[in-house]
Amino acid sequence: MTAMTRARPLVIDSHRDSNVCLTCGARAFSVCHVIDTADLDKLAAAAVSVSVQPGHTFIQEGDPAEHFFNVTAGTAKLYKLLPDGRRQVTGFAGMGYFLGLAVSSSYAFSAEALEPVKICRFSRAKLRGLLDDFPALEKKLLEVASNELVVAQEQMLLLGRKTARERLASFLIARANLVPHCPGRGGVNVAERIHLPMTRSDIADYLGLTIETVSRTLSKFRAEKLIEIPNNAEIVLLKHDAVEDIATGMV
Amino acid sequence: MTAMTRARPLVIDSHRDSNVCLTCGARAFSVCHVIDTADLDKLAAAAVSVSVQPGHTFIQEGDPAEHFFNVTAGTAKLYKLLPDGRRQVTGFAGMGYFLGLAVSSSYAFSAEALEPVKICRFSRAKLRGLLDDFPALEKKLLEVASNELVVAQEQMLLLGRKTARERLASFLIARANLVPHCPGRGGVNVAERIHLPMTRSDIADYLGLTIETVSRTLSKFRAEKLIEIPNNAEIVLLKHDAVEDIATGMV
DNA sequence: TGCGAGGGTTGATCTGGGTCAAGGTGCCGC
DNA sequence: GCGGCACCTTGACCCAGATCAACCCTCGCA
Repeated sequence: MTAMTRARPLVIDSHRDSNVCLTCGARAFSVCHVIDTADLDKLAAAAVSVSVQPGHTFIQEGDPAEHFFNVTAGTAKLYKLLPDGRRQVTGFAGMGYFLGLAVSSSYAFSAEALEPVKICRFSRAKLRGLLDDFPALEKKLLEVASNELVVAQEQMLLLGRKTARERLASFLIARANLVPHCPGRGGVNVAERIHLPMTRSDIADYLGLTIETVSRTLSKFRAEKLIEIPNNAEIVLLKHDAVEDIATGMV
Repeated sequence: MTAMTRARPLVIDSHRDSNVCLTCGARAFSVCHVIDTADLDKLAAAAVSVSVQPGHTFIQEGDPAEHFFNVTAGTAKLYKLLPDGRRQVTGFAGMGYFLGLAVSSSYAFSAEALEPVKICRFSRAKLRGLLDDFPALEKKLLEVASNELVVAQEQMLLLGRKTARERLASFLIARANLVPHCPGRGGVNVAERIHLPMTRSDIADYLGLTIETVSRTLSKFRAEKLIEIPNNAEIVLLKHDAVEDIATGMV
């Protein structure tokens, strides 16, 4: 299970101008938004912008944890492996996600880009400096970590006690709540389009199931007219509330 | 599944003297140790000492999160419930454990004392004041939260991908590493005595198994001479390394 | 225009751990 | 000392989801 690095997996974007944070579309969704507009140049000076190609692993579990990351575009999967290759996806990191909170000396998980991903990279030292300059950033990180913890506990409940049907329903609801897809979400049974940048295999490894069970369960939901599957990367939630009831174990 | 509160479940200890933190045995294991000895009176002023009887639930999932807690003695189980009563124990909080990091307005889990438990209780407002007075405390909390996150990810791997045998082995190893039991832990196959304040049912709910599977698997380990079970609350690890290999999926 | 590879689906069968059931074991109060 | 209760163990059987296997679909490329 050795690292397979390919040619030009990471591209360090060269534009180190001080406006990079000011114009960053992820700012509103990210820890950076606690930093005052006037101070954004200091933030920009500490960050290195990096592009990652789909399929490339930019964090390797066990490697020395030299950097922290902030995802500004795209989605990555975070995962842990057992020696024989069994995989557990612990989460999906989208725009605004802060990576590397594990304080220990080495990364506790690997991260692989699912789509073209852009990240802001900070060295440990630079981040330490930022935290000293901006106490609000430290508070924000604690808040983020606490919320992560709540999500992790919810996932433990899912992995330890929910049925395959409940797991898939929970996953769909969580994905639907992810981004308030523009307008039109006032009604009860409004159709919602869910984007899935990951494969069935990633979903299976996230939910503690096999790819076949994921596929079968989604087909079942479709047969029950709970969802539509226009293509592999998209699912339309036809009956949000019914699926939510399944997710919470109320059915 | 409604809350069953009994008579005098919580006892607020009256000694509000300023030495309570100075003489606290849990200080060395807890977030408090980042606070200078000279400032301990300020900490003591913010805290209320509470005793909890075994079996009493002192945090109820969903209740407004008005307090933060620090366990100073005993062990509590933390758990989440599904509407039909399925339970997932998300962790065991022993001496030094900081509880309530979930920043949201209501608790994300319940907490129930397994043994007589002593806790320091802080109101949200008081803790906020402490964090403003002692920035080191905030840093420490971030560190604690980050480590919790690593543990949670490890538990997701266990719940999603490990066999019953691997789960029990992981649990025993984690428990053995918990407190460096005094001396005598230099050798490789040194017997280790593990204390288990929780029932088989709690272990099952922690590992995503049933009580029967926990019992059977432990009996199997005993038959294989990996462990001894002198009584229900104690297990002796006869072959630490062999059990560790099972835990990591290397067997 | 065909073909190969990487997903995804579906069916048949198997099995690890769940469920159901019947004791066993300690411990506490009387 | 003994009855009752809470917890634990063990056995027999079952089933949700894993495994094994066949096939499909789409897309890039020669």
